[in-house]
Amino acid sequence: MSKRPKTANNTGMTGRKRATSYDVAKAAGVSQSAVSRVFQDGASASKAMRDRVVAAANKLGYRPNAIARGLITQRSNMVAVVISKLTNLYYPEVLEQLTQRFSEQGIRVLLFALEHEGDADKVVDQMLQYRVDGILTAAMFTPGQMKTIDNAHIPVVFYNRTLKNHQVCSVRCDQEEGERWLVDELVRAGHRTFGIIEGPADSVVASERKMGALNELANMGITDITIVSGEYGYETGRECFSRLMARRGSAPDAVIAASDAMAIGCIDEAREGYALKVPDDISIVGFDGVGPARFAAYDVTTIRQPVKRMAQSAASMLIERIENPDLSPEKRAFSGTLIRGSSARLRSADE
Amino acid sequence: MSKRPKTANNTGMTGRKRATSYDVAKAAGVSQSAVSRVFQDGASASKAMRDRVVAAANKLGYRPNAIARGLITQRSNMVAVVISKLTNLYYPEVLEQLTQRFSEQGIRVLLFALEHEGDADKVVDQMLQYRVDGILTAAMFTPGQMKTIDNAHIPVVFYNRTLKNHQVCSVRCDQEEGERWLVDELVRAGHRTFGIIEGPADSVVASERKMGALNELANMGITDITIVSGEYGYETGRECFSRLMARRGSAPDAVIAASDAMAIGCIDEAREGYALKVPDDISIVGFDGVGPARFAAYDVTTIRQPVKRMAQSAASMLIERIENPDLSPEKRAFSGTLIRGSSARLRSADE
DNA sequence: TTGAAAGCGTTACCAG
DNA sequence: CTGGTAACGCTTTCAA
Repeated sequence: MSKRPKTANNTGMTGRKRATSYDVAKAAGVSQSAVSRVFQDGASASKAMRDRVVAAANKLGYRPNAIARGLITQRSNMVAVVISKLTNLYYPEVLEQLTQRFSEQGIRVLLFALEHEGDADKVVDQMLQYRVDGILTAAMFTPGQMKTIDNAHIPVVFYNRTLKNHQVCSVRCDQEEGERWLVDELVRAGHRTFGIIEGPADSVVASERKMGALNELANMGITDITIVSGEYGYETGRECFSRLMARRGSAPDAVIAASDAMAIGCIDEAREGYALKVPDDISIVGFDGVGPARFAAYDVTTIRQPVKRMAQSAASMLIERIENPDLSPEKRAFSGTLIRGSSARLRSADE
Repeated sequence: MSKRPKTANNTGMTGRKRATSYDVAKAAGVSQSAVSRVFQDGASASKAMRDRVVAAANKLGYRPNAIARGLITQRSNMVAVVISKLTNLYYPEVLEQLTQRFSEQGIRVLLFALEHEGDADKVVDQMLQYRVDGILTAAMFTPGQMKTIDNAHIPVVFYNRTLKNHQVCSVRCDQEEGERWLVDELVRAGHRTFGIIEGPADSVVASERKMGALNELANMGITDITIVSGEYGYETGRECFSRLMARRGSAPDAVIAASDAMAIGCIDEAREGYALKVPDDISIVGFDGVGPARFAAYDVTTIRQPVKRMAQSAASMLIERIENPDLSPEKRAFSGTLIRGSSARLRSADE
C-alpha cells in the first residue's frame, strides 16, 4: 500500500475529479510508476501489466495529465503561433497547414491573433508563461522582445519576416524576386507608366514588395511612377486606386498592388469608378495567389506563394530547433510562381 | 534558509534553466510563498515586500510558470477551439473574434483545425489531456465523444451546430429563417423555378440551409426544384452549376447556394459557361455575408451572419460555464440580415 | 502580513 | 521488468 497521502476522491469515483495514475494503479493493483510507464513511448512494461493497466484506465476514463507531464519533462509540447491579421485571406491557409503539420508531430498550437503587427508585447509574456517549446510568428518582434525570448532559450521561426541585426530562423517567399518578375513582364509587354499601391507601413512584407518593384523599375529605366499607400484589403484597394487617379490625372499603364485583395479592389474601382477595361486599358497585378484571386471575374495576374511548402518547412524548422536547440539559425527562401491571369496584358509565356 | 532540496542551477543563474519563484525569493531575501503571492491577483503583500520581489523578478527575468500554476489550481486557463475547414472564408473572422474575446479574459486558445467535420476523434483526446477549461466547437461531436467530454465535466459550446438528444449550449445563426427570407423575396419577385446548391453531407449547417429553403419553397407552392450537391467552395460552386444546367436542360429562375463561395462560383459559371446575365437572366443567392461576397463583380444577395456578436456571445457563454459549471444549458439563436446585393432580382426594400 | 510545509499529477532515477 | 521516492514550480492552508 502506498504511503502517499491519498487524494480526496478515492472513495469510489463518484467525485467530480478526474482519475489520476494513482487511481489507475490502485484499480489495477500495480504501482503508480508502472501506470506512468504504460502511457509513455519507450516504455518497458510486460504485456500482462500493460493489459491490466489499460483495462483499469479505460474503466476509469483515465488520461495522462499533459500539464503535469509538462511540468516534469520541461516540455509543454505546445508551440505558439502568432498571426497578425487573421482575416487577411492569406493567413488561414498558412494556419491550417501549420496546425496540421504540428499536430502530426504531437504538438499543440497555442494561437495568438494580433490586431496589428505591433501588438506583440502582451503576447510574448503569455507565451513565456505557458512555457511553449517554440514560437512561429508571422508578426514582427522588437529587439527587446527578441531578447526576452532568447533569454528563455525558446527557438523562434519567422514566417515571411526577418529581423535585422539579429540571427534568426526564417522561412519566406522571395518577395523582391516576385516583384521583379512582375515588373519585367509588364515592361517587356510595353508598359511605361506605373502606379504602385503600397501596403501598410508596419508590414515588412509590404515594404519588401514595394522596394522590389521600385528597384526593378529603376533598373528598367522607368521613371513615371506614382505611389499611394494604405492598409491591405479590398476596400483600401478601391480607395487607393481613386487616390492614384486623382494624383495622376490619368490612368497609368499598369498598377502593382501589394496584395491580391488590393489588386481586386483596384480592378473593381477601375471598372466601376473610371470605366476602364482590365487589362485592355490598364494592367493590374497583385501578390499572394490566394483563393479569390482565381475568381473568374478577376483572374488576377500575381505571384503565387507556395504556402503549403512554406508552412510545412517552417513547422519542420521549428521542430528541429526544439529537438536540437543548438542548431544554428537558418533562412529558407522560396520562389513564388508567376500566375498569368487576365488582369494584365503580358506577352504569352512562350514568346 | 529553506530546507527544500535546491535546484540544479542555484549556482549563479548561468545555467540554461529559467528562474523560479525560489530563485526570486532567494534574491529578494523573502520566502517563496511571498513571491507567489506578489504574482497573484488577490494578494496580500506589503508594498515594501512587493517592490523587493518585483525588482528581483525583473532582474532574473522571472515569469510565473502557468503550467505549474495550472497543476495546482486545476485551471489551465486554456480553452480548445475546434474548427473544421479553416480556409472556409467564414471561419477566420470567427476565430479572430474568439481569440480576441478570450484573450481579454486572460484565456488562451488551443487551436484544433480539422480537415473534415468527422475528424474530431483524435482531438477530443488531446483536449482532455491538456485539461482545457472549456471547449468551443464549430464541428460536430459524436454522442460517444460528448459522453467522454461530459464525464470530464468540461463545458462545451457549439457554434452554429447543435446535438440532438443532448442538452448542450449553442450559439447559432438561424439558418432556416435566413433561407425563408431569401425564398420569400425571390418568390415575391416572381421567380418560380429553382435550383438548390447543397453543401457537403457532413455539415449540419448545410443541411439546415437546404431544409429551410425546401420547406419555404413548399409553403409557397413552388414545385419546380432541382437539387445538386457538393463541397463548400468556389470550384465546387462552378461545377455544381454545370451539373444543375445539365440536369435541367435550361436555367432556373433562381439558384440558392449553400454559401457565398458557392454562389460566387455559380455566378462565374453562369456568366462564362452559359452566357447568362446575373441577375437579368438568373438570380443567384448565397449565405454568410463574408468579405468576397461584397466584391463589386459579384455583390452577392445573401444573409449576413452577425459573426462578431455571435462569436463574442459564444465566448462569453463558455466563460460563464467555466466559472459556474452548474449553469444549465442555453441556446442562443441570432437572426441574420438580408443583404440586397445585385446578384438577384428582388423587389426594392420599401415596396 | 509573512513563512513553513503539504500537495497538484506526472516523470526520472535507482535499487531490487 | 517493477516499485519506491524525489523532483517539477507553483498555490494554499495554517501558524506565527
